[in-house]
Amino acid sequence: MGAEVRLSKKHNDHPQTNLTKGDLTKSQILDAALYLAGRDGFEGLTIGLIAQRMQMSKSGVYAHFESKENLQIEVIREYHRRFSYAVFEPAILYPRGLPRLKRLLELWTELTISEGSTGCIYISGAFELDDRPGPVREELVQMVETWRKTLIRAIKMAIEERHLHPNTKPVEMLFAVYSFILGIQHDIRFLKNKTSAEIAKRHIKRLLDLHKPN
Amino acid sequence: MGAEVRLSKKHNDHPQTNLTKGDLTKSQILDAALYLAGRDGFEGLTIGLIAQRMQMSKSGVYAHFESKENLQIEVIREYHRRFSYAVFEPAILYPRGLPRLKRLLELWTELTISEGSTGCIYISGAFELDDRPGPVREELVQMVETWRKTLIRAIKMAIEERHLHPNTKPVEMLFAVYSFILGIQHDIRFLKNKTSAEIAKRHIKRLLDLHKPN
DNA sequence: TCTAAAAAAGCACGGTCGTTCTTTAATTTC
DNA sequence: GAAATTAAAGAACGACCGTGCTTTTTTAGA
Repeated sequence: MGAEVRLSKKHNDHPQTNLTKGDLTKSQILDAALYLAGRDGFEGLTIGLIAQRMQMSKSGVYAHFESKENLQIEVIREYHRRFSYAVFEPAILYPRGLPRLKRLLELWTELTISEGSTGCIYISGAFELDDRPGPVREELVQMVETWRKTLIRAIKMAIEERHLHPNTKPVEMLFAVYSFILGIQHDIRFLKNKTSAEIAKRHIKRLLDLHKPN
Repeated sequence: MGAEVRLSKKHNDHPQTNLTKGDLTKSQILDAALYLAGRDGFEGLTIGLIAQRMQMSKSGVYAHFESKENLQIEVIREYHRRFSYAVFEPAILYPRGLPRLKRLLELWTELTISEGSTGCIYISGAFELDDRPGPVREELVQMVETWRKTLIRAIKMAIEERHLHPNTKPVEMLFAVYSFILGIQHDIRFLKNKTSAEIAKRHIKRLLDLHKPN
């Protein structure tokens, strides 16, 4: 009794974030891994390459994960967190209905286009893991499904708010916008054709306009 | 003088096709490689796996190509040939304009959907090789660009034939239909959602209808 | 500052990779 | 059928892969 209730079990240099040295390193590893996964895919993501990029030993890197599969899964989860932070969270501040839906699509588009980034891993991962069953694939499917449900919800809200015509079919609209984003990633990253971004934006705009209520 | 002019340099069991034993084996190797490339991607395409599938030695397989890079390039060319045979050649028999354009899209869609197949390698390859410079990537880009030009030509013909509205922008229409096919491959192969095929077909139909002349 | 715990390094393993070289087997040509 | 050519196998290489185990170094708690 009389023991002070402590949220943190340890003293360290980051008491406010409750972060130990190992946690910091691990997050830096995930950072490096995320970059490599975007560039080389999940298969090209290698413990050795990460170690090289981190300037530490292979075993040092490996020690933070029980297996490579586990590392891949953690990479996916980390990307999901960042995606939420960059797309979902800012958009949710917009009013329900069309404004929020538009903002979601804008931010997603920007993320996919943006230079420094390695594109959307939801997309590159989808085409890489499509025929490779296993926990990694399952994890990615779940993240993508979560994101798709978010979009579906936003579309339905826009219908409820009478910003979109009541006979709008959310699943069909989702397919179209998702396809256009796939098109962006394809044209920009593979064909190196930057003009497609503008074309895609026009298509998305036209799609939404087409479903405006009378 | 007096020497008989010979088209074939050799006698063999396939005089009419002018095929030597090695050529046959090589084509079978490409066959196996094509399957594996569709399943595991170009990176997962391995000499050892091909040898295993062919029931021959690694060096036996390797001897048919100067390098793995070369093998990958030949795989791409072989796919291009098959794609032409399955999509382009049948469609070109249809009358210029909308009928031919529609047939091209139908056949491409079917190829992407079809079960046994491993999906469209133009697409899976695009997302795999997007950030990996080199001859393999260049080869694939060229094949894809060829296919896209074919589609652009078909769209332009449809405009000339007055099957599509004169202010139709071919590049924009190409982006949309290409995106929808990407969407099909994504949903069917990754999400295992077969209903998207019908949705995509409706979207393509609507797109074409939207550009009908007045 | 001393001690216990955590993190990282070092090293080794069995595998598979692409590739080369040499030897054997099969096919084609005469 | 013998000779010449081509195809395939075999063995070996250096490199990198994921992974386990032991030792050293760094960090955290008193």
